[in-house]
Amino acid sequence: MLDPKLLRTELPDVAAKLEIKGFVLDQAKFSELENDRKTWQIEAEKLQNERNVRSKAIGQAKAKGEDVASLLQEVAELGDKKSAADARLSEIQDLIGALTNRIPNIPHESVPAGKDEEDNKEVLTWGEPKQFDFEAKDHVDLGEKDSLLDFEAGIKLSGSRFTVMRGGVAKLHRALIQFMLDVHSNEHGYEEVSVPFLVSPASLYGTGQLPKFEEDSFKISGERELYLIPTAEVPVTNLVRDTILSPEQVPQKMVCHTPCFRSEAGSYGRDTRGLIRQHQFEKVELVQIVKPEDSYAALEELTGHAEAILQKLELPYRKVILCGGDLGFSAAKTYDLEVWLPGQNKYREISSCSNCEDFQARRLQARWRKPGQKKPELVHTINGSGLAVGRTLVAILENYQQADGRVKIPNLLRPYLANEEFIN
RNA sequence: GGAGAGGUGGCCGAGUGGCCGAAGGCGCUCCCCUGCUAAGGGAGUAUACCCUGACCGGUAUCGAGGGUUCGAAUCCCUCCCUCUCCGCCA
Repeated sequence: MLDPKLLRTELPDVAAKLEIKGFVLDQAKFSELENDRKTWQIEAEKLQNERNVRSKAIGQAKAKGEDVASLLQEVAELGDKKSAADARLSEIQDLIGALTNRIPNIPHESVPAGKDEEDNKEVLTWGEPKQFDFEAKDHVDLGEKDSLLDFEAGIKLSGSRFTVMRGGVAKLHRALIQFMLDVHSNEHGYEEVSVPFLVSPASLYGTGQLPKFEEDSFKISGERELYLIPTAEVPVTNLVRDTILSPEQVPQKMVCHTPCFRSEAGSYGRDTRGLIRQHQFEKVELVQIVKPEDSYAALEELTGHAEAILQKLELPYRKVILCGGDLGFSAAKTYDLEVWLPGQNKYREISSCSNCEDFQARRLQARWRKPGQKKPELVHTINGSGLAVGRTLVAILENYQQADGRVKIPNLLRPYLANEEFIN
């Protein structure tokens, strides 16, 4: 959520900045609602005050044993006017709420203009896309051997976009999770946390998935209203919901492995082959809760931590800064890391690292006590994948494939896999 | 599944119709005292919105939403959540 004060006082400026994101803010409608809100709020509060004054007088008169009949009559006359004003006011407030809840975050000034993926700006590339002296297969073909990637079984059990992994690939998948968690917690200073995979609507609202993106998530049936998490960002960032942190509790750096569930509504036909786009995938997520003045440094740091995994696994990648049009709802600035996939002969997203500034914090009511300042201040929240495990697995299969169809295990992963040299 | 208890400010915890935005304690901030890794005294200390140049002032908020009433933290209804005991189960 944006600062309501900012919306009221600098509406044209806010609207201009949101345009970079491809969001059209109906300024006329907003101002009109705001004006209405103001008049009706003043009216409603005035009437309420009149009633309060009289009610108090009744109490005092009764205490003294005086007659209260005339006062009672005065109050009765206020009734209709007041309930009409109240009704109008809450109607307007609902309309304003419905509008502001769906306004995305304002892009940071360093975010390039642009419409979609095509306009994202490359920041750097690392490593060289591998050249093979044979025809490179994609992970689907590589995984077919011994049904290490069993797409048929996934479909049988659950339908499209679900996959079963077996044997060496299942082990590699597990090894990757542990490797990532170890690097981030041991070398990068993150606290490892384990969280629920089902969350309340309040949690999804806090990080911005609700109310605008209801159709993207899986809601479970049952007496309780719960959703499967689309990313660990939701439960982990919500850890600071409704809390005021003391200065020594900031920054917080947390790493968390969870499965992620996405309905992928609206992406029918995209990436239908292979592991790239699944309804269920696993991810190791990095989250930082920081002081506002530190958040852009934290974004660079966190992105570097995600890059470190790719570098340790010796996977070629590039780093892009998302243009306004490609930026997510809650993000002010996002770096995507894209790993090289020989099977597709292109770079594919494997991590997305965002600074949400105080946008999520305002919805979460997550604040900290800034020394020397009376009011608690909203924190800034940073999150990023470190990394998407399924896609990392794809990258390893495709980048480490041999002419004979076998797949080498990256050096640093071998200790996790009984020091084997190849996946089998 | 059965039976109970409860949700109040940064935290703990009083408060069964008006004098309650809310006692008291803890914590925190400032001041005084004390010459020491301690204690004592005093003052202050919720959030949002409206009004004002500012001060003052106003409105709302005691889990959420409705209701009763001139007036609700307090009474009634519905919902949400937490806890305890029993049963069942990993």
